Parts: sequence; structure tokens; C-alpha cells
Amino acid sequence: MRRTTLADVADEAGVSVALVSIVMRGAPGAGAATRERVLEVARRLDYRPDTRARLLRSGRSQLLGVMFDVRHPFHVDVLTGLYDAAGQAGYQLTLSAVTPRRDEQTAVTELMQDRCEALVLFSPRMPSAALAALAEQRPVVTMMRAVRRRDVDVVRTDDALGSHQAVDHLAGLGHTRIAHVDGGALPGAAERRLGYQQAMAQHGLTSYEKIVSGGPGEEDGARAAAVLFGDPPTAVTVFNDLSATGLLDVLRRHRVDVPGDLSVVGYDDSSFSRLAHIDLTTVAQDIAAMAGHAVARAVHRIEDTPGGDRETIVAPHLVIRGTTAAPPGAPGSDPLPTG
Amino acid sequence: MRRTTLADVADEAGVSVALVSIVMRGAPGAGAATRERVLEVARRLDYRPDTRARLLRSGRSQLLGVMFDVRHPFHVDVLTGLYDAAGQAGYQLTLSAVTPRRDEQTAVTELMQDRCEALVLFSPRMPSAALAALAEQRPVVTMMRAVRRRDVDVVRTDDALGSHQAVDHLAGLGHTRIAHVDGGALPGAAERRLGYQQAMAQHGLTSYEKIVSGGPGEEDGARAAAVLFGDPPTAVTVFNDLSATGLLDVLRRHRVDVPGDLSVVGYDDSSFSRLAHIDLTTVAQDIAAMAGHAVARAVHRIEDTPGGDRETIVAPHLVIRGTTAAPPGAPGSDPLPTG
DNA sequence: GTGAAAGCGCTAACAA
DNA sequence: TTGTTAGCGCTTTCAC
Repeated sequence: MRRTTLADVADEAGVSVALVSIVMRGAPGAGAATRERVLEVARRLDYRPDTRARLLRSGRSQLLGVMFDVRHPFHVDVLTGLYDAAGQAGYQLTLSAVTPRRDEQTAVTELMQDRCEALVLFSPRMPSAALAALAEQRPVVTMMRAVRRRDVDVVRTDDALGSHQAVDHLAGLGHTRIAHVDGGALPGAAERRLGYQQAMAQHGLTSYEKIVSGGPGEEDGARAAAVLFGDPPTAVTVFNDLSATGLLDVLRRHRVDVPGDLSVVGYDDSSFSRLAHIDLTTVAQDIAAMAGHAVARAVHRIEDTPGGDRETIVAPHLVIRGTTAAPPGAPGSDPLPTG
Repeated sequence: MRRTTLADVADEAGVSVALVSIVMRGAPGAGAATRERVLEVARRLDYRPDTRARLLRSGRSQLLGVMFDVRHPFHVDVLTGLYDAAGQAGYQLTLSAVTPRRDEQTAVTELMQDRCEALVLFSPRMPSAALAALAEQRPVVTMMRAVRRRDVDVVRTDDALGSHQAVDHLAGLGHTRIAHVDGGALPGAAERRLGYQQAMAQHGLTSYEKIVSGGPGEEDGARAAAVLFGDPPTAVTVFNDLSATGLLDVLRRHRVDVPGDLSVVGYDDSSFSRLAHIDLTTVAQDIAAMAGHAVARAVHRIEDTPGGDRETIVAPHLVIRGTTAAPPGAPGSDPLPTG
């Protein structure tokens, strides 16, 4: 029980394979009547073109290779947007995952073997020299990772702006004692820290500026909470949502009312931050826009169109949920005394 | 700047393409010296075999097509296990995602076009007739979904056993008033409900048996919590983790102490259930085992080996965290009075 | 508008 | 052990 091939359709329709090929691709050069008849036969025979054979001959694959990390929920969200954008641009995606036992090298090699026309890498951790080496072979677009290489395109969020928005929100609520739990040397951490500092300055709050060292995990947030207890602020912006939940947990265990006594803002709008139980105010990245830009840049390079910016920086926006409110004692802001 | 091909390597090494092919595949039929020389040249020229051309000719792709849903964190976890298992079996994976705007039909069609040798589908929602139709074209293994079709292989968790374990744990702690918030008509819900009933019977608790209708989301758990308030049990087993957190949230808002007043067990061991903030006792599926069996079954069908079970049912295990404890008033089990 | 022929990079018979 | 030949399913000249 062989598969249906172009030749089968050609035989059945009584035309040449070349003609069927033309029709199937929607290429010009076939009579309307023939076209219809071929299409009908193809449908009846349930013919599916063999992508591989097609691209073997044409040299093109119309394939965008995507490397993502299964451990990062955010990556999976971006995948959704990327499928949309790629579809609209007429490209297919081939996915290659990074897992605890499958490194970036392996993932990228597979993509190369699949003859993708461009690589879209989600926050790659490999050195930028490695990225540049890849870029010599194929167009490379990195997402959520800044790279200073002429040949590597970048699509990322304006993390400084995100932190800035968080502080603006808090300051607007009346907070002045706003601390920041940072992400150390992690990608994006420096920017988020900077955005915090800039916003504090802009609100004339430089004198309070307080940065506690944190990290990407719950433990980091929990540790930071302990440090904050020494001289509690009324609000904290945290490097990411996971760290923020770690902090929240310690807070609630110590019966610190959130947001009554302390407001908390996370970063990433991770799916769990939406849980009623966590209900975290957080900074959301504009996934659809990022995906759109990434595909646009990849196609841009593939088709060798001149112009356009190598780096695209997308603005995030704040998602206000239940962990932020006016500071304690603010006029008209007290919740009913809990008792 | 063309890619390096077999012919290039052959020229450079002064042998025929066929021989290079043999060497590259590690197939028998080449002298040790030649082999070494060819390998050396290939390495120097950075030769990468073209997978597509290879399989176009050989008719085999050594490819397992995987359909997963980006919205389901559990699916992503299983992916990790599947990569491991496939690698060991000498197969590659091609991934095709289901997203809010990309349905199962699209995902599967792409897999078919990629000429995968078998399809591994993560909890497909399509009717079993559709599954059977697919199975006529390629071996199909469904995971986390029971299907009664001779041609469709199934790898799933023993959900009845999972529920049973949850009840055993609770009963062992001294609970007698144990309720179950179910998943309605969702896949797996009937089994989990049954496991609860069987376990209750086994512990002589049939008289208390109490099933509240729920669902897969947080809202469902929250709604169920309201119902439970009428005649509170001392413990609840919930259809899944998400629903359990919805329930937990309502409980804590109403100052019901968990696990002091009420113990809660979820199902799935979702990544968020691990968060210190949620710290949910839950039933975990054995991902590595499931992945291993899925690949084994797929390969089994591909290579047309006779024997083996069409359906593989894997035992889950309970992960005990912070939402379960002895019932209120149980000897020696009271926490310090919270005051 | 349509068909014949060549060949993409590779593997599989077979011959040498 | 090695090379020759044919051809996987398709696209692409280039004739007709």
C-alpha cells in the first residue's frame, strides 16, 4: 500500500508529472480546465506532496527552525505566537527542544540537519561567538537574549521599561519605600535593575533605592524576603514571577498581609501567576509582537532584503492583579480591618 | 557557498560516493583504513548528511512524530522523557504543537507530511474513529488517552490506582470523611472517580462516599469548595491540580486551615504544585516509564514485531507535600493552636 | 499550455 | 573491499 505520488495523479489525470507539479504549487502555466481536473484527481486520491522530495529538488525548505527549552513555560507560550506568524508568512516551523538531558548543541545540530532556512533561538545560553558561528551558516534570530553581533538578529523585550512600569504603578499608588529583588548576573537582570533605578530617580525616590540580591528561583525570593524583614519596604519589584512567589510565600507564612502591608510585582506573567491563589501583579511581554518580529526578521534575512533593524525591542505592559495596592496608612486605601 | 555533499567527500578522499555512504552510516563493507580516511575528510569538510535526501531514498525516516499541546505543562514534561527514549531506540523526534489557533488536524497533517514512521499523540481529543483512520496509514500510539481500537496503541496511567493511592494515604492518616471532586466527563475522570469509590469501599467507608461535580479548571475547584462547606469532610481528593488550587484558594480565603482542618490531594504533579506557596500533595504519573513504553510500542509496530500488549498501563505514585495531615482531633496530630 | 528529460543528495542492488 | 548503476518524489529548464 504505497503512498500516492505525483506520478499517480498524473497518470490518473492523463497529464504529465510536470504539469501536476505546476498545479499543486499553484504556479502559473496551466490551463484552468486542466488545473481543475488535476486538483480533483489529487483530492480523490488523497495526494499529499512529499515535502522532503520537494525541497531536495528546489533547494528551499520554507522551514524555520526553532530551539526552545521545555523547562521554560514562557517559551511554550511564544511557540503559539510563532506558529501564527510563520503561517502567515508562508513558512513552517520545525521544533527542537532543549531538555535537562538534551543540550543546545544537540538541538541546533538537529535543526541544521533538517535544512531549516533560518534559526530562531529562544534565550540561548551559548556564548555569542557560537551564535556568530551559526550565523555564518544560516540566518539566526535570538529571542529574549541580547547579542552584539552584526550577523545575529535580536528580538527582545525592553526589560528596563518593564521594571520602570512596575515602579510607576507602585509610585502612582503612593508607595515611596520600593525595593527591588534582582536576578544577579542572569540575562535581563541588569536591565531590570537599571529600569528600577531610573524609575526611582524619576520619582525622586533615589534616597530610598534598595536592591536585594536574588535570582531566578523560589529559594532566591524566599532568601530575599528574609533580608527585607530587617527594614521592610512597602513594595517590592522582583526579577521574575518564580522568585516573587518564593517571596510571597515567606511573607504570608510570617502573616505579612499582601497587598495590605506590602505590595509585590513579578515579571513574566507566567501562567501560574494567574492562579487565583497567587494572583500576582506582573510585567507581561508582548508575545504576539515578538513572534511577529522574529519571523519577519528571519524571512528578511532569508530573502536577503536590505534594511530593517538588526535588533527589535518590544515594549512590555503591566498586568495588575491582586498583589499590589496603596501602602498602609494611605488615605482611603485601607481595606476593612481584618478581624 | 554550497553545502558539503557526499560527492565532495568522495572526491576529496578519492573514493566513490557509495563507499562514503557506507562509511557514514557505519554500515559493514569498508576497509578500516578507508573508513578512517573518509571519516577524517568528512570531519575536515564539516560534512553533514542530508536527512531528507537520505530518507527519500531509503524510504525510512527514523522519525517519530509527536503531537503535543502547548497549553498543557504536563505534555512538555513528557517530551523530555520521549527524547531520551527515542534517542536510545535510534529514532529522532519531530514535534508538532497544538495551540489555541492550531488544531489537532493541522498538527497531525504536518506530521504525516514529514513522513514520520509512527505518530505519538499526547491526549488527543479527536474521536476514536479519526484515530483509527490515522492508524491505517501509520502506527499510532496515544498517551494519556484510552482508545478501544485494535490498531491504536495506548500508554496511560492507571488513574483508578492513582485515586486509590490518594484515598489510602488519607485513610492511613486517620481520615474517614473523604470527599472527591471529580472531572465530569473528561478523559480519565471516570477512572479517578472509580478509584476513589473502590478505595472508600475497601476501607469500609462506603457510607461516607461523597462525590462533588467539578472539572479541569480553578473555577471548578472553587465551585466545589462552596458545595463542600455545607457538610465539610476532613479530606478531599480532587480531579487535577488546577482544580485543587482553586479549591485551596477558596478554603484559605475562608480561613479554613489546610491541612489542619482539611486535607487536599491533587492529581498530576503539575510543576506549580511544587511551589512552596501551593505545596500540594498530589498523584504523579511515571513520565519516564510512559515515554519508554510509548517509544517501544511505536518501534514495535514500525518494525512489525509480533506480540506485546496493545495497551500499557503505568502505575502512578503519590507525592506527599504539605496539604495533607491527620484529621482534626486525631491523637497526637494537632498542630499548635494557631493563636 | 503542455511534456520530456535532467538531477537535487542520497542509498541499495549488483557487478567488478 | 570497492565502484557502477538506478532511482526515491519532486522541480526545473527547455523544447514542442
